[in-house]
Amino acid sequence: MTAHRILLVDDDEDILAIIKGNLELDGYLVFTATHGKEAIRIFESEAVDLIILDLMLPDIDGIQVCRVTRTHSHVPIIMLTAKDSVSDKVLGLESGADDYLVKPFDYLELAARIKAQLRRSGVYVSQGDVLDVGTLTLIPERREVAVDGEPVSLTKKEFDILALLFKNAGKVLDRETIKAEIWPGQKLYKWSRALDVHVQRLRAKLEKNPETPQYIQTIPGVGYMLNNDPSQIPSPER
Amino acid sequence: MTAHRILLVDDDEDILAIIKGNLELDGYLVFTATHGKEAIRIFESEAVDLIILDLMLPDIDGIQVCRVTRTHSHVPIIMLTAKDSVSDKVLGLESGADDYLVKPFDYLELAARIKAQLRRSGVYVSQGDVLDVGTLTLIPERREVAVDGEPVSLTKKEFDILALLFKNAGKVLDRETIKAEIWPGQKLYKWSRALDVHVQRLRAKLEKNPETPQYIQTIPGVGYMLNNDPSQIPSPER
DNA sequence: ATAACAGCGTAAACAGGCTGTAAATTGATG
DNA sequence: CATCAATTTACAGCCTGTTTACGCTGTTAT
Repeated sequence: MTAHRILLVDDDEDILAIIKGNLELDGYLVFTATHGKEAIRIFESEAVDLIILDLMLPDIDGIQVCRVTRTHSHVPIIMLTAKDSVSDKVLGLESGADDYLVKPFDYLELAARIKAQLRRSGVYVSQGDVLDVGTLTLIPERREVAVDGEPVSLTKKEFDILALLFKNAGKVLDRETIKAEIWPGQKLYKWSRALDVHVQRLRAKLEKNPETPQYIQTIPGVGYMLNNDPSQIPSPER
Repeated sequence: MTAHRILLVDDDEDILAIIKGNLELDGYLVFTATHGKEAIRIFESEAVDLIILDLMLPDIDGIQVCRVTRTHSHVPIIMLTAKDSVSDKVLGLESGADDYLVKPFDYLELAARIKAQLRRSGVYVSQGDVLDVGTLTLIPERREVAVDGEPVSLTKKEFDILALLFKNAGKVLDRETIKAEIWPGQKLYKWSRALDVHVQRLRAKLEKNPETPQYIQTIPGVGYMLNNDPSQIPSPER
């Protein structure tokens, strides 16, 4: 039962502080941003469960932020609009928002919509699951990983990559797929070796003998696979 | 191991045929439509897993089709747009498409996006599909091959060729088709013997008597075929 | 404010083996 | 026997993944 992660975006620092305080009282983990770019940065670096987004932002339009996030993820988004303008509502919903709220609004109403969206997005049901592969354990909601019961501290990128491999354990994931999932805004160019480096750092932390990987197997010319086969065939290919 | 069902909508019959052929080679079950109404009819009568939708259609706009389907289900939709127009992109994503592709596009790119969408939509969890031909076993998602239960290590090209033959077991594939699938970028000379060499290496690894192939049969003047007929075993012909 | 540090992507060097080509050989066909 | 297609062998290039080091950025500590 760990806290849900909420990204709160509004240009008004006072409102930001008030809502953030209330959300934290309700047990949420809150990230805040006052600018659109800042919001996108946080969205890309933190695994948030829900976004509360003001329509009016200093730099980038809230709708633009909405579109960017929607391109690669289905995180529920609640739009905040300054006035009761129909065009704003329509615009907000069309751009991919799941719900909208007209300012000024009651916090209780926001709290209700948050719960509704979280329940609808299925974050609730994904609670309590622990993934195991051999002596590896991964707890998605806590973003924790343990090998042989010993917790290992991973960076965000490392965890994201490992989690992706975990979710597809036993299946080969090709490089392009992995890169598309881990770097949504195609911040990487095609021939980047960033993925390889991260995998190498992962192996250094997880594998007993990093030179003969037991878990993360490389499939030459294709990609990587997390081996969940008990028979432990060391070289399925090559 | 039931094939995924794809609805392909484009007004250009030639493009339709080409993409359909490629999709079927990849093991998909393809429905095609050239008009919007036709697409909606098929969508309502067939349980499709994914829709590939051209933006420009003779009767109804692709976006309209998109909206209609979206009101009934959450089938992933990949939009095809004629030119790299920003407004088209935005329009496509706003109307509820999950991804878009700008024509002309490489088939490999489309294939990658299809897999990504299917995986994201959760349909791709057909964990248990294992292909068998005689004593040969092929697990696509693990890229593993076993003969008589003994795992055999194949290189990427070898596996790709064998997988293609597997997916079309019992059917003759002519050289040009195989080469088009395995070497998409026209990287090979038309008179290259690379395919023959790879087939030879495959036989060396798979067949008990490589000189009398039991599995990979050559059809002189045409191409190759993976024999799935148990009755036709190495019989001294003539 | 400056320094130290962690996280991350890039660049370059390196090794190994995959892979296509060329050429010789066999086989099929008429 | 002539001819064309397919098989087989050998080999060099280069592609691919690994590894190390470095620079950049943002954050925390001094």
